[in-house]
Amino acid sequence: MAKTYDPKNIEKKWQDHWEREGVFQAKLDPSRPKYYTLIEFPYPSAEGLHVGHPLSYTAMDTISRKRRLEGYNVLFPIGWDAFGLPTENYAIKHKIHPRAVTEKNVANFTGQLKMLGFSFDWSREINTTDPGYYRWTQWIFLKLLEHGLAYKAEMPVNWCTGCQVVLANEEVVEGVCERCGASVTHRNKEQWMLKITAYAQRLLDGLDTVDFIPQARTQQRNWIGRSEGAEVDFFVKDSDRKLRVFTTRPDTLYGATYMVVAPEHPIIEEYRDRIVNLDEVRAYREQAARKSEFERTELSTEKTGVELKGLTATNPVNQKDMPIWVSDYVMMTYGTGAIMAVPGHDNRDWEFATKFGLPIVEVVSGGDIAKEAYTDIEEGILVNSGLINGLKVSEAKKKITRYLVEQGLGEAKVNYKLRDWVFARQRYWGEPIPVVWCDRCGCVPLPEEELPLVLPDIENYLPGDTGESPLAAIEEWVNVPCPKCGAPAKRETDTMPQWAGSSWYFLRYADPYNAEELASQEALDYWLPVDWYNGGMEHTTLHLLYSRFWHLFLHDIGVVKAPEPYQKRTSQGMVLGENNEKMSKSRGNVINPDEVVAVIGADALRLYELFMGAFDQPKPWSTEGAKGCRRFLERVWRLRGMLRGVGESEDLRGALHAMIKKVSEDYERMKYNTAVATMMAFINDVYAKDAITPDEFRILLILLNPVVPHITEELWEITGGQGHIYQQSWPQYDEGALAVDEVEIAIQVLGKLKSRILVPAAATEAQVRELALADEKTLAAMGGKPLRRFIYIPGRLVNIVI
RNA sequence: GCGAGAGUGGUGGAACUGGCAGACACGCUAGGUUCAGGACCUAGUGCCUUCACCGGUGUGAGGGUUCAAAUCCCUCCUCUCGCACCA
Repeated sequence: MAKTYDPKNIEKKWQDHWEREGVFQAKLDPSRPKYYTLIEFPYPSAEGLHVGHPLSYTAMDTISRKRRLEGYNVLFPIGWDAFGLPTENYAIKHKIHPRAVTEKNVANFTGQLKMLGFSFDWSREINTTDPGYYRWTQWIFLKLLEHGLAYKAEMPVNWCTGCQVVLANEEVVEGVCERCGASVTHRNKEQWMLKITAYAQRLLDGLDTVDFIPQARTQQRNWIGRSEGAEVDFFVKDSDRKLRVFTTRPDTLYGATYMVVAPEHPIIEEYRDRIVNLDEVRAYREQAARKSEFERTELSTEKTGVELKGLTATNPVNQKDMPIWVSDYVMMTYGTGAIMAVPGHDNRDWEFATKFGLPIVEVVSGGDIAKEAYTDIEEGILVNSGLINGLKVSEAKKKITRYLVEQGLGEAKVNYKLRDWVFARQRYWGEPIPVVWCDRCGCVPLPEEELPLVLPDIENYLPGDTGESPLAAIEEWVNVPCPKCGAPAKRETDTMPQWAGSSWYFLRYADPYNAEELASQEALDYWLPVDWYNGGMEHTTLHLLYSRFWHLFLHDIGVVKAPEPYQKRTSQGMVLGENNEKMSKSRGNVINPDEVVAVIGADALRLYELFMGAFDQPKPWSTEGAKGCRRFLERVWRLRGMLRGVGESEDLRGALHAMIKKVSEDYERMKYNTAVATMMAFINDVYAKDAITPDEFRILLILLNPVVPHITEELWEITGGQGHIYQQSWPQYDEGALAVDEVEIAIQVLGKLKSRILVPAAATEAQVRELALADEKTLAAMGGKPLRRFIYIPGRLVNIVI
C-alpha cells in the first residue's frame, strides 16, 4: 500500500510486456470482425515530435484499444513517410547522407512513440524509402503509365527560387514556397503529370458514399470545383480559325463585347504576322511570366492587359465585332484559356472594361450596370438577347445551349478546377521514376521484373541550378541500354514527389513484407477499407485526394475491391503553444513530449492531450493543466485504499452506469474531454464516500484504460484482477440502473429560476403542478397573482406564467 | 472577395433535438498537514450589492421570435483556418 505511483517504471514494464506478448499484433483471421484504424504516418523530421503529434495518435489509440475490448481484430499500424525535401535539405546542410539522416530520425521517432505506449502493431512497420516498399510505388506508376494516366507535358510550372525545384500548385502557399518561403515564379518545363482530372467526377461522387467530416467533404468538393456551362466557338475575322471559350453563363452571350485570352494562349504566335503590336504583346507576356504567383494574386488588384491589334472576333449570335485582348486575369490552365467577356454581368470583366473603356451592354435586367456588374441568376430577366429575350437565366441557359449545339457553334460542357498532378521533383531523395528514354523507342517503361529501380548511392546530391536532378550527373546510372531495342539510352532522372509513397501506404500495411505483390489479395480483402482515418485538415486537398485517386485507379485495375479507401475521416484541431500561437521553433514555444513525460509520465501526457479541450478545435498547451492530469492519476492510484464491499453499491450504481454510457458514447464521438471529465466526477464521488467496491473499481479501470493504459494495467494487476485488462471486455451499462426514484425540478416564474423541488420520478404533470404550487418560495415569487399558464418539461422544469 | 469554424468566468473548456449557464480542470483565496519546498486534504471562487440571507445582472454588440435563447432568425463586430481573377 505504501507503493507510490511511479510512472517511469510502470510504463516501461507494460510496454515491454505488450511487446513481448505481441498483444497488439494484428493477425489475419477471417473468422473475426476486423477494424482498421489509421493515423497519418509521420514524416521523421530532425526535430522529433512535439506535443501536437500525440493528439491524433492518442485519440486513435483510444479507439483502437476500445475496439479490441469490444472484440474486434484491430489493425493499428505505423510507418514512415521518409522521402522528401526537409531530409534532403538537412543532409546537404550537415553533409550527411539522406539515408543516414532518415535512419537517425526514424530511430528517434520510434523511441518517442514507444515511450508513449501506443498500441501500434510494430511488426508491420513500413518505410517509404525502403526499396522493398518503393518497388510497389514504382509498380503503381508503371500501371498508371500503361493506362495512359501518366504523361509528360510542357507546362508552365511553379519554380521555387529557393529550393530550385518545381512545385505542385498545392505547395505554393500565398505565392511563396510552402517549405522554404522563397518566392515562386513560372517556368516552362517538361513534366511528368498524372491525369487525376480524368477521375474528377468520380472523386466528387465518391464523397457521397463515405463518412467524412463535413469540412473535409466541402473542401474536397471546392478543390475539385465542378462547374457546368458551355463551350462556344467565336470566329476570328478573315480566317477559318475558331477561338473557343468556356462559360458558365451562355445566357449572357449577347452581352459579350470583347474577348480575352491568357498570355500563353497559342493564338498569339499563330497570328504573329497579323498582330500589329506584336512587340507590345510579347513584352506583356514576358512580364506576366516573370510575375511571381504572389504578385499575380495578392498585389495585382488592378487589371492589366493589351489588345491584340489586327485580330477581331465575331460574336456568333449577333455577328458583332469583338476586339481580342490578352490579360493575365485569364488562366491558360482553366477552361480553354480564353473567355468571352460580358462586362455587364461579370465583376472581373466589368472592372477590365471600365479600365480600358470597352463597351458594357445589359442583357439581364434587374441591376444597374453603370455602377457594377449585375450577377444575380435568380431574379434577372434576359433583355437585348434575340431569341432568349424575356426568359429567366436558368431557362435562357438551356435554350441558348440547345441552339448553339444545333448550329454547331458549341456544346454543353462541365469543367473542373482540379488540375493534373505534377508528378516530378528535380531532387535526389525520392523514388526514381522507372522509365528509360531511347532515341529510337522514345519513352520505355522498365520491365516489372527489373523493379525496384534502386536509388543509387551518390556523393554529391546538391541540386543543380540547371533545374536538373542530381541523378543526371551519375553517368554510370543514367546510361543504360534501352530495355526494348538495346541501343544506348538514358534513364529518367526526375524523382517522384513526396506525395507518392503516402498515396497507397495504408494498403501495404495489410501485408507489409510481401515480395511478390503489393499485398496479397486475401490480406487486402480482409483489412481494407480503412474503417477510421484521423489526420490533419491540411492534408484534405493533397494527400487525401491523391490517395483516393490512386485507390480508385487500383480498384479499376482489380487490385482492391472497394472504390474508396477510407470509410470514415476525422480531423484533430491544432495544439497551439502556451502563448496561443502556432507551435514553431521560430516562435520558441515548442513543447517536447520527452520533457513532459520525464516530469509527469506518458499516461498523464496522453490524458492531458485528450482533456485539453475539444478534440477538433485548436487549443493552447498548458503545462500547469498537464500537471493537473498527473494529479488526477495520483487520485486514481490512491483508490486502492478505498476498496471495500462487494458487487455494485447502491449509492454509486446510478453514477457508475451513467459513466459507462457517457464514456462509451463520448469516445465514439471523439468527445474525449467530457469522457475524462465524467470519470473525474465519478472519482470525486468515490472520494466523498471514501469507498469503492472491487467490481466498480475494475469497471472504472477498463473505461480509463484506452486513454491511460499503463497505470490501469498496473492497478488491475496489483489489486488482483484476473488476467490483464487487454483481455477483458468493454463494460455494458444497465438501462435500469440509470432510472432514479426522485428528480429535482427547477421552478421558474416568468422564465426566472425561483425554486427547486424534489418530485417522484413517476409523477404526473398534475402531481408536479400541485407540488409546485404548494412550494413556499414559488408562492412568494408569484406574489399572489393568478396563474395564467403552467408549462411542464418532464423531469426538468416548470415555468409558471402569471 | 468566397467558403468553413469560432467568440461563454482570471485561464482551458462544459451545456442533449431551445428547458436550472459555467460540468470537469487550471489558477487564485483561506484553513489543515509537512523540517522547508513540493505534494496532499478541506472549504470558497462569473460579476454587482450584502456581514449574511435576499436581490440584481450575465454567454462578442444590437434587435427579434418564444412561457423560456449560449442555442433559432435578422443586422453588425472580432479571431482562426482553407481557397483565391476558375470565366
